[in-house]
Amino acid sequence: MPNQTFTISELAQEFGVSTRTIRFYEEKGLIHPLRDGQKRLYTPADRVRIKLILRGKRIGMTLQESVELIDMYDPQRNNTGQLQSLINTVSTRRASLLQQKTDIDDMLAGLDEVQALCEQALGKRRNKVSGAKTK
Amino acid sequence: MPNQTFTISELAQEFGVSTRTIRFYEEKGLIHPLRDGQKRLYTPADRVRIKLILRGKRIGMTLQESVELIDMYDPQRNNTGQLQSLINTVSTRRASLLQQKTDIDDMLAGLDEVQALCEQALGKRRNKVSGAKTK
DNA sequence: GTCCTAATTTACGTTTACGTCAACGTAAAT
DNA sequence: ATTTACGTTGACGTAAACGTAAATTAGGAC
Repeated sequence: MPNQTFTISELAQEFGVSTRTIRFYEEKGLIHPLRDGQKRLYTPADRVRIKLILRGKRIGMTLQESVELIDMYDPQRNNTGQLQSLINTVSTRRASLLQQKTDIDDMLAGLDEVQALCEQALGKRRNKVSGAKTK
Repeated sequence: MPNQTFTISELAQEFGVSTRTIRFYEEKGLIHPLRDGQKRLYTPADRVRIKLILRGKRIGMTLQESVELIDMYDPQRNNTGQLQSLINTVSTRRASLLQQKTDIDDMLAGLDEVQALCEQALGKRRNKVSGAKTK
């Protein structure tokens, strides 16, 4: 396995974000790509970090929160006596995530209702016009 | 039903937001409280809207997105030929929510790992007997 | 009446997360 | 040699979602 690297536009393409976004993450100290001259080179580890950051974004976490969460996996962080603090953080985050799941389930239920109403209304219209496939 | 109403600070208190936040929602046209002179009076319906907006916020929706979703329930919206558009919106939103659930489950699994590491580390400290392995 | 509290409007400030030029370097293709 | 494509660093702009301070007003308690 050759030390694979990625260019900025490869990653931008893959994740559907702008190169500006990726450079911005570097500005904020979220990633630290290598350099080939002045060009940035991203390692698979960088790539994963970006992936995790974007995953956090999708559920409404700030960049800082995402990084905080990602850094929990860093073995170096897990050495000192911050373990209890880390456990508390994990516990809080877990509760928040569970709340989010509940919120999402509630919303999905709501969408079901809306969809039912829509299909009902469409059904009425189709009966007036022509037959169509019924789901 | 005694046309119950709420004051701005009652709702702010209940939802743990500032009164500024609630007025801001009005500025943006998200709610339309009644007035008693110059004081705002919120109906139970207003209260529910705020609740739904905050629920949306918790999972990373913008205020506009929340309102858009909430307004899907409005029967008046469901009359014209925008039904197909609405169905598409619902479908998109549903996919996004399912993605979010996946993201959350992934994160929860990650938290499990971190917690396991923590407990392992704490365990080792409590009984410093068995041959500890340092990497 | 006066003081106090809660509420209001107006308006500028702040943070987050980028977008959008501008001006330039580098390297390959034609 | 020039075009084309990709990359770089500033620097300024922007939208969202409020915070915060100032000045004002209305309603009760005493």
